Amino acid sequence: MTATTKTSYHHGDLRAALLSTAMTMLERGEPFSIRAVAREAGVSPTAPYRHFPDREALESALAARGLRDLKADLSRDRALPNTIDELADLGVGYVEFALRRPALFRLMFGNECDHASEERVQAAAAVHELLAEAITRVFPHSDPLDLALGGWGLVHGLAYLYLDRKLTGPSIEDVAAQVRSSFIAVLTAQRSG
Amino acid sequence: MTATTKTSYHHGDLRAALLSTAMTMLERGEPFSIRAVAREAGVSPTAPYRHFPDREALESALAARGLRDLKADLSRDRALPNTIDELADLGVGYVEFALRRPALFRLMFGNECDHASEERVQAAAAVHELLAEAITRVFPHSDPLDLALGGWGLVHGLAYLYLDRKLTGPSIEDVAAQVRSSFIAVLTAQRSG
DNA sequence: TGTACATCAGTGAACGCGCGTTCACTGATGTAC
DNA sequence: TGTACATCAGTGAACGCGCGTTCACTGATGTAC
Repeated sequence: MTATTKTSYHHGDLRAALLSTAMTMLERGEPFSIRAVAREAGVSPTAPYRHFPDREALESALAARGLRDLKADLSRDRALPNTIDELADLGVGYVEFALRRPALFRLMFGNECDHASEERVQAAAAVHELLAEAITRVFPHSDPLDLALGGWGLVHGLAYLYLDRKLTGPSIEDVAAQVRSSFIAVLTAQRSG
Repeated sequence: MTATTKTSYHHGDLRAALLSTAMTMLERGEPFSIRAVAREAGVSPTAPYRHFPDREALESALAARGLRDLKADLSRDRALPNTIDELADLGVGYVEFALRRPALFRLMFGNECDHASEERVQAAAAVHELLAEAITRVFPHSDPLDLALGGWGLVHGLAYLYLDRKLTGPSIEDVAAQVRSSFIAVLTAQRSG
């Protein structure tokens, strides 16, 4: 039984529909709530409870999706970096993701994880690994943990500062350029200082 | 007319009382709202409107206060740094502030500024200046802007990652040590890499 | 192939919550004479 | 020094809002015979 073009009582695949509806709402920057998502999906406020036990479960599923997207984004058309410049690409990609999808980014990172969502935990771990691997390749002789955390902190902090308007740039390209400069400046500070 | 030990109809200095009540509530991690602050201050839900036009005004006053506290914290017992180690102290101080007063830190940074609050804008600028000055002293030959943003981003990002439990440490001392290591690792990456 | 029935994915009314903000008010304060 | 009065900082009821979640329900689906 295929579920195409059903407008009937039974939806077909409401779970998937809720996730993608929620995703585009986040994309639009609208506040996230179960009721709002249900409304937008054209379904009663309680229908989502057939597919998610509570608000946090839906939120975690979205966060996991976002984390997978981020990882895909950072991997796409990009082998693991070998130089600082290539590593900077990765950093810039991280910040660009945050700026392009701010509400999603906040949902992914801006609250204490639901430890219960295995999906989410795994997706987060995959992102960590990617970042750590990349940094270790470029700086093979440093303490990998220290540098990996530092590098992550650096791009994460810049992302938040732009998101919260503590820093601003005239365009997303300018922001990307600024992030690149700062990233490289910090990682090569010893050389010039 | 002094305003000591007044429990009467007129409060004495409700404005100041609201601010400090709100501050200790943030300290306790309670959610911030005008009503909650009024309740805690023992005053009707509408009393605050005599002193603040709306919720955002109270919030901005608190943020300004927090920013001034942060600056004082970072300056206390600490001359401007001359070495990377001393600069790292500053960075650690920034993260410790965030961990010690998480709700306040989020309120200070975690939303788009109320551009209207001059007090807040000034307090934020003062913090920026302090950080930029410190970095410029330690790395006088680098592009000051790039490095200052990078350094700020680094500690800001680490602060958020710990706040949002993406990173964890067994104790605040361990976190401080980790931040220090990462901070130094990143700023001296060239040397070892 | 047709029918009885269990299952299951939806509905819609209702709950209690806390919020920001308005309004007309009232009680205390301080000032002018 | 005493009184009339304006000012001003509070009160408390009320508004409308959206939220998460529960509950008993009903209509559609798919399966056993």
